[in-house]
Amino acid sequence: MARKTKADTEHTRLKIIAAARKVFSERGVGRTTLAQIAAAADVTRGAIYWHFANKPELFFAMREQVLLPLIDSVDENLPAADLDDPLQGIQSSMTAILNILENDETTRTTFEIITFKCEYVDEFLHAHTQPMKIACDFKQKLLKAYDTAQRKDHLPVGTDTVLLALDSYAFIKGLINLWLSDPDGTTVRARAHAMIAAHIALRRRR
Amino acid sequence: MARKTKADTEHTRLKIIAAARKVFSERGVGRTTLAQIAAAADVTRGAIYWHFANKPELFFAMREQVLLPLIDSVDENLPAADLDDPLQGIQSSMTAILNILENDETTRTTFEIITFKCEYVDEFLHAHTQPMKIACDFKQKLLKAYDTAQRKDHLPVGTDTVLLALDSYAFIKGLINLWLSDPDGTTVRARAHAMIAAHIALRRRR
DNA sequence: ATATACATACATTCAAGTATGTATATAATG
DNA sequence: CATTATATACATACTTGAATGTATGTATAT
Repeated sequence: MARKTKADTEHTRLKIIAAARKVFSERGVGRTTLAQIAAAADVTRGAIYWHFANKPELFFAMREQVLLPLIDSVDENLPAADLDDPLQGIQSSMTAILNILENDETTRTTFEIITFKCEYVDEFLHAHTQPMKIACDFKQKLLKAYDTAQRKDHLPVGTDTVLLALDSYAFIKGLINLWLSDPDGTTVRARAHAMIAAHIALRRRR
Repeated sequence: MARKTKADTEHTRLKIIAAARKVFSERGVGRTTLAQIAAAADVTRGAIYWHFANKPELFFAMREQVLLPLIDSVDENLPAADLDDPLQGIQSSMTAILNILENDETTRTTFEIITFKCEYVDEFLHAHTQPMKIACDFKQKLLKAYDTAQRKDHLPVGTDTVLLALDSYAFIKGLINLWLSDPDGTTVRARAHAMIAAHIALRRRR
């Protein structure tokens, strides 16, 4: 083989990432060998080593592909928090995440890998702290929205907004976990949007 | 070496499990080799193969050691749901889990391994479905408690107890996750009990 | 005397990393 | 503009290390 055009090169890079996602999902990150990925991508290990230093780097690249767009979409929906109804903004940002998980198989598979098929030790520890940062940012945005809601008297009197934000933070974390591992889809996936609505309704002042 | 007394035998079995827990925690389950566990337990691989068929079996044994007692302690606390204050029973069962995580290092380490340091594929898929069953049972118990609370008019009017139970289910799932991965312990661990109290207070009728 | 509870030794498999080969797109040059 | 040079984008081949499983050895409790 030989030198390709830039488009060709990028195409094989994407092919490798897609193949990695597939094999990671089937065998887990740790058990996946680069030879298996190469076979699935219809290239040789040489191609993988050309594009990525090793398996962790390939794993990180796979994550970036879905994490960055996801953060954007959350940020797009939360601003409603500054409008009339901050609680609606929180609800929108939560459902936005779910919608992506439902509609985009790439994101869904990647989340399954991140959540259930990767061990967070050594080189992968870093892969754990970064989403922690992202999630922490999200928590801060939740807090800001809840504070706004409190100023607008949308919350019950005497509510601690910090605890409220942490509650919602734990809720989506757990919801995503349950949604991903819902065996038949009838328990959680079918009710996920209703759960979010109920979660928000609980904190709306009556 | 040679044949030991029954107490000796059980002692080495526990030593192996303890060593496995330590190395699993440091290196992750997948990367851990039986030779490393043997070294940590100050035995040879022969001893491990005598007591356990392979690594997955050893992993399962390690889990059983903490999961079974945990289920019991949750069940001990929930019955308060049948008493005057079902919501208090739910709160107690949640704090019971947290207390164990806080006080028992063995359980805590095991949970860290289960949650962050194991890939759920192939032989380990079974290890994933079983806790799902347990958690599902817990969810059902939550629902029963919430139904009781509703009959006693402890909940806001028009509350859907199924969604309420699912919300609490997602909440503890997420809370345990956050609690385990709380980097410095100031964000979640310090507020965990307050979070539970606030979570319950939200659904108490005013 | 025998089964137990290991330790030791061995064979097999397999994955990672690296070094090298090579065809071609692209840049350089006249 | 045609030719040459070079870096690119891989494929192929080789080396090394290591982990698993198993077979066998052996001391001792019963």
